Amino acid sequence: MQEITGVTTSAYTPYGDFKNRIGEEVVIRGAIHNIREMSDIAFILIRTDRELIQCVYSTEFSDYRLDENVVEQASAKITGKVVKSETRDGSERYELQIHGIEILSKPAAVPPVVISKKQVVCDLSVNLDNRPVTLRNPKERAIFKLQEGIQRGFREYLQSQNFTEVHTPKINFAGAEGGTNVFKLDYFGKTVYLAQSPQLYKQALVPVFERVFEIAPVFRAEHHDTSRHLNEYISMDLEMGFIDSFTDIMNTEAGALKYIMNLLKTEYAPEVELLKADIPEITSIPCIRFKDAKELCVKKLKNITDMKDFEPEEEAFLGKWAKQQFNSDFLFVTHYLSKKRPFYTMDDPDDPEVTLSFDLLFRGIEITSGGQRIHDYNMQVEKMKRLGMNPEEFETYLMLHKYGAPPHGGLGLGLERLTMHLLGFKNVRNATMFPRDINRVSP
RNA sequence: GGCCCGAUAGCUCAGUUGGUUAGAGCGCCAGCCUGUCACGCUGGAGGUCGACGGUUCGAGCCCGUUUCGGGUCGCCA
Repeated sequence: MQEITGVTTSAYTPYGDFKNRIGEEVVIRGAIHNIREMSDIAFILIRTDRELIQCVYSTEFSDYRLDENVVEQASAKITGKVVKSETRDGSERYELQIHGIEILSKPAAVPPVVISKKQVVCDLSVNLDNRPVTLRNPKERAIFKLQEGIQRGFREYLQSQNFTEVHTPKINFAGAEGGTNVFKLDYFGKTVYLAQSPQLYKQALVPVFERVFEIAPVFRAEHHDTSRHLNEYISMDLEMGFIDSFTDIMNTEAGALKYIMNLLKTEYAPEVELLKADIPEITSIPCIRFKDAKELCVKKLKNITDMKDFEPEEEAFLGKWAKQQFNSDFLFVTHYLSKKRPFYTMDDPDDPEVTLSFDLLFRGIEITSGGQRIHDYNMQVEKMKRLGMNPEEFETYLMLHKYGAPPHGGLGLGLERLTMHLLGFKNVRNATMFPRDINRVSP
């Protein structure tokens, strides 16, 4: 009788390991990525989970004969000897002298777009239409490996700071913030909404776990058809209790970003190299009050009309300013006007016109909004009334305040947008595996 | 949703003033090439020029409608 031991055999040999294994017979599994046939040898590039491994076929040392089964995108198991490559430029590389090839599976058709070159060359819409195939391209896949690194860094850092990872419901009776841009759906005859933010729930969990975070999709039914908007995106959210000041939240974010960038530079070095990603160096992040930032913009830029918020042009200017003044890719802008922030935002006791809130600009583009929340029941009810909201509709939400909540605050970070700006893409969809937008729900 | 631009081979694109059989590169197929690394060389297959209608002796090209795609603008992560 067969027994399951919980141990899987790994056939994968990391490339970096090859220099220590010269002369050894190894087995690798992967897809045939590319075949370059010469007169009596052939180079077969095997695509493993994270890299390309050059394998050399020759009638001199290969038992298998190349036939109609050895084609690109076939799955193969290759045995061979690790040898040093003969490279023209003298660079140190290693390859496999193929002894045996076992074809595990063969494709039924040729890929609709060429994925075996350095880059996938096609329109974004064609790329997205063929996502299951185009993602196989090493450069394309590196984007999402790097994105995994961002999530992983966020998670690992917060875990180290005693945050508890939670998952809040995505099907709700009411929109968390009562907004209009929520998706409605039929739920056994009742109308329910897809979560546009975990706000309500992550705050409710502060008196439970003190510090919580969530990495999960959120849904926005906005009719915007732009290169920056998605109707479903991954939000990295955190909420922390017993804060002395909203700067505690900013410090947590700076710590997380430092950790993330360091993780990318070390454990995601192959992807960073492949994508030529410019990973920012973070020592400390400068802060500026909204009012002061606005004054700077008015002084340096023309035609500033909106005094309550920033135009994209102003954000870009502030990004450059932070780089020049502080050599920082990041800039915190604090104390946004009360009327431009959500109802749960804590007003500054020293100046009720502004809030204990912040945005984080990365290279001149906003990537985070956060701040301290109201924890006092009466204060929250009063602010709701002042904003024309009916507190009775928020009964569940207000249970947090009614039965006692510590001073707390948090933030939200869009994963795809951060990936996009880190890699310098012009369209979020480049940094989204399977984007959902106003025109696309497939694949 | 408003405005601007586009749609030609599987992919990326040329196509002159409206005129015979619509081209290139990549991919694919066949052959050649002692080490390629976006290999190279020779040849071949592959097209309802987005769709519908109109003008014309004649439309890939001009006009109208429509579908799809790209850019841009409120709001935002």
